[in-house]
Amino acid sequence: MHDQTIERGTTWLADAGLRPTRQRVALAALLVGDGMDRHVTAEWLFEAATKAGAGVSLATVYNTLRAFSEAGLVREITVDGSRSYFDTNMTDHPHFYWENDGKLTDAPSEELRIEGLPKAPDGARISAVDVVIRLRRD
Amino acid sequence: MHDQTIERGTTWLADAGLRPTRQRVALAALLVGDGMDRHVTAEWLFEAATKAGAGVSLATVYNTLRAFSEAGLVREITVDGSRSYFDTNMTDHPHFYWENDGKLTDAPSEELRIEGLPKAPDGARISAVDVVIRLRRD
DNA sequence: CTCTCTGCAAAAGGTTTGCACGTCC
DNA sequence: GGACGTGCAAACCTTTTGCAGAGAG
Repeated sequence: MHDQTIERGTTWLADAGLRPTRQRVALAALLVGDGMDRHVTAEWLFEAATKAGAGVSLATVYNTLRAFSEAGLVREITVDGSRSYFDTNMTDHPHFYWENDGKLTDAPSEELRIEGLPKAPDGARISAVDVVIRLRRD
Repeated sequence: MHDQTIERGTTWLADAGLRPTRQRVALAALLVGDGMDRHVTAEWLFEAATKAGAGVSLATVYNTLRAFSEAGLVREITVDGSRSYFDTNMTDHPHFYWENDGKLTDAPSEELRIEGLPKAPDGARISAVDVVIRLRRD
C-alpha cells in the first residue's frame, strides 16, 4: 500500500477526531485511499483488509464502520434488509440498486431534484432523504 | 371480524391468483379489510393475527408476506436493515421513517415530484424508486 | 498510567428452510 | 389424488456484545 494512500486515510481519521490505530488506518486507506467514492459492505471490507494483509477481525470491521458512521465519515445505506452498505460520499445523492446482483452504485445524476418535499412534522426534523432507484436486468 | 372485511381480503387474494387458505384470508383481512393503507412488520402482523384468534404461526406470516409480495399485493420496504416493512399501497410514494421509534408512515405529499431522474442504464429497467424521508425527534 | 480499541467467541435478532402433516381444488 | 400450504424447530446470516488483553496519548 502506498504512503499517500495511508496518509490520506490518516488525515481522514484525524479530521474526525478518531484515534489512528493500526486497524483504523488500514481500513480508512482501503476506503478513501484513492480518493474515489466507494460503497462497501462489512463483509467486502473485511475480505479486502484480509487480502491486504491487515490483521483485522470481522467484529472490528463492524465496530469501525459504526465508529466511522457516527463520526460522519461514511453514511450507512440500507436497501435490502439483509446487508448494510457504507458510502464514503457523504452528500445527499441518489443510488442505483442492482436487484439482480445486490450491488449499490451512485446514480449519475447531478440534476436530480425533489420537488414538493413535505416539510417535517412538528417537533421533528429531516435528517436525510434517501433516494434509491431499483434496477432490474433481464 | 366482519363479513365485508373478510370478503375484501378474499377478493384481493383471488385477483392475484393465490389460493384462499384460512391463514391467508385471515392475514389479508387484517391487511386490507378496512380499505386503508397499512405498513406492517411480520412481527406486528403475527401479533395482530394471534390477537384476532387466527391460529397462524410466525413462519407462515413470513411465508405469506413473501407470497403476497411476489404476487404484487404488497411492497416490501427496507429502511433500517433489521426489519422489513410491508406496505399495502403499491404505488410509488414517499415515506417518513421515524428514526426514534422505528415507525414507517406515508409522507403526506401528493405533490412530490422527482425531476431529472437518471434513465436506466442499457439492459436494465427501473423497477421502483424508493424515497424515504428520515425524521428525527429531539 | 489510563482510557480506548481490538479480538475472539458467543449471543442476538430477524428471516428462511426441511420435513411431515393438513388442506384446497 | 395431487399439488400446494402450514407448523414447528432448527438453521442461517448479519450484526452486536462481553470481556480480557493490547495499544495510543
